[in-house]
Amino acid sequence: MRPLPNAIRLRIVELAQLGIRPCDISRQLRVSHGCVSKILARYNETGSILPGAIGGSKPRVTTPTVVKHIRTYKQRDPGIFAWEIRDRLLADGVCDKFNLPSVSSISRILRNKIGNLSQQSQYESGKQAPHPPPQPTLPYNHLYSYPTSKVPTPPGMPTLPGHMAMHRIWPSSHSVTDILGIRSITEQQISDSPSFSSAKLEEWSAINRTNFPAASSPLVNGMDKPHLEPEAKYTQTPSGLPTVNSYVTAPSIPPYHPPTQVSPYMGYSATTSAYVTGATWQPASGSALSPHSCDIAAPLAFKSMTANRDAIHPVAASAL
DNA sequence: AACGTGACGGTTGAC
DNA sequence: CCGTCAACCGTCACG
Repeated sequence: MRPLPNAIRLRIVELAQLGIRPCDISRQLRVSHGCVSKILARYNETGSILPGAIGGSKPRVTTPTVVKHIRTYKQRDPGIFAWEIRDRLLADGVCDKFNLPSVSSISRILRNKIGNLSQQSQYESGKQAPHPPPQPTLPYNHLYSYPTSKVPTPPGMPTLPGHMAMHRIWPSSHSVTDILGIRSITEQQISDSPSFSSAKLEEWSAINRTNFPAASSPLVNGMDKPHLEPEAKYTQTPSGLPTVNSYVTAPSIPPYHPPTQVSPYMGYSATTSAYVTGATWQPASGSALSPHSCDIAAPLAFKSMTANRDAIHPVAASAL
């Protein structure tokens, strides 16, 4: 089971916001009502229409940096308890509460990786400063910090109001694949209102391919580069951070973008919000997107708002 | 009939 | 390269 294409997810939310009953959405889009329910519930809770990250294992919190710090602590105070190390990791900013190893993990590190520390100092020789600057480890578990109710606000990410919740999302790679593989969406039979789904998604796709090698070519909808999809999956830097900065350059940083945020979330958050907010839907080339493009974006970006509900939406017309 | 929810089997990707 | 594991997915069935 692969996640539904984002276009369909978007339409589910969109139709729901237009007052269409979930059962009707289910029938129209040929998606089980359970799925509609789940997507809507998730959207209401998180503001995100995007699927979660599938696959992979939880990134380890006991990174080499953490191990190094633990070793340092142990060397400086051989009698230190694991829980004290844990506190120090937190206090020194080596870890935050989201990637702080458990006491048992620290104990295991002490036992397995560090062992008898009193004789083991070669690791700290030479250039290794006795007091390495507290270099916060990167939020390794960012992939798992997307906004389900299970996971609190990610590190460095303030709790966001509802309409900002999108910024907490780090979607799955396959989501990116879905997004970038918009081709598959446009090939699907969901485009009974092509003025919305295909056009906007193609636009979105094009925008988000901006920095791809062939992006400067008149790439309209990505149809000419279907083979781009494998590479379109986000890649990860050695630090585990996705290299999504290419997305950030989309001419669509939301106006409410937290200005000081520098986190892996932001890279995608721009994209994410672009996906659901009006900003990105603005035709980059000035060409005609469907005139209602912002009607959708607004209620999606500000899900609590019910404005513009009186504006008859072409999708609604096609949906009914 | 509509809808929320948990079980289930499938898919995915890091390790 | 392959298996394991743990995450999510959508569907289904039940209440």
